Amino acid sequence: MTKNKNNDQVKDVFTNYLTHKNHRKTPERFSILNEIYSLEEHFDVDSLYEKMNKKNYRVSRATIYNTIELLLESGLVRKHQFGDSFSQYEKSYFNNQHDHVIIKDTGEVKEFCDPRIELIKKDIENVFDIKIDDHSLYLYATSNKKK
Amino acid sequence: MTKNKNNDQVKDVFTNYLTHKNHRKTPERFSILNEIYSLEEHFDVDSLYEKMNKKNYRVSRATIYNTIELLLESGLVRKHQFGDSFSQYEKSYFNNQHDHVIIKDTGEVKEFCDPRIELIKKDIENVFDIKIDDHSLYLYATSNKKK
DNA sequence: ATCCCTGCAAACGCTTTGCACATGA
DNA sequence: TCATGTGCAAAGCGTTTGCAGGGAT
Repeated sequence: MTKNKNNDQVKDVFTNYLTHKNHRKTPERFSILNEIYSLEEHFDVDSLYEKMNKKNYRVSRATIYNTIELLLESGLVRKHQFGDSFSQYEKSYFNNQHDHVIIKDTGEVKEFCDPRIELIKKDIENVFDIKIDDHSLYLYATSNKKK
Repeated sequence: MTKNKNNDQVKDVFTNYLTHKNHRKTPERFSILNEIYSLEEHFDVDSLYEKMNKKNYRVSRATIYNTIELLLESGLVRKHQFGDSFSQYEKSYFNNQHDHVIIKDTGEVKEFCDPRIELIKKDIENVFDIKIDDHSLYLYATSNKKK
């Protein structure tokens, strides 16, 4: 129930965005949005493509790239570059801003949230007289376990 | 004077690294090191390639990629992904660890250093029982001037 | 009926790789 | 000598683009 209500709300956000931008409300766009919001982990375009084509929806990579662009612009998806050659994404609505630790030996990605980041951003805004819209912070680590 | 002494020291670091790793001390490797340490700004492989081939040294892109790999491993160069599709690099010896602000409307990159980052890293190490080897932090901003 | 969107495949751009030749050790 | 390094061009690979057909409005 909460889940469905959340999904409705996300869909509304996207619908509003498309309306305001005079973009068409195509079934592909909504099925991509749906699929992304059914995922709990980070994903890349290719795995999303595989996943969608194995099940109900048939979409092209081009349309996925295109739609993700719109989702980024509407704030429904965040983009990450964890250090591989490809981009990864994650849903961002109902999902607090957070940063990532990449455990290099296992490939695992952990999330954390530290208020000091926002303090740093505020200070840097003042130092350089700029407006900081966004940031990306990745910590690269090795686990102590394997020692 | 100080400059030459510094360059010698950098050269020594690289020489020692190559010796320990049983890699050959080729003229190409040292001319690439030299060129990189003569630059004050961030650079990408292609601009380095252009710059070197316009002057004294003739090296291939393959050799530049190969050598930068060694320089990364020996800690003489740092790699950055500012959000473009290509990688940028900078010399790192005699150059404090710092982070970057990317001013999106001008493409300018500013550097800063904030001690709170290290505090965050220490805390996260304890939280997850990991060893953090490295981090990357980019702040994306727009300048207040143009308003 | 428009004209934007989609799917397909080709093009792109940075990076890596394969191979023949050159060279440091 | 001979394994490693270099240069060149081709291949890789994620992403973008061009174009013809299809569907939202």
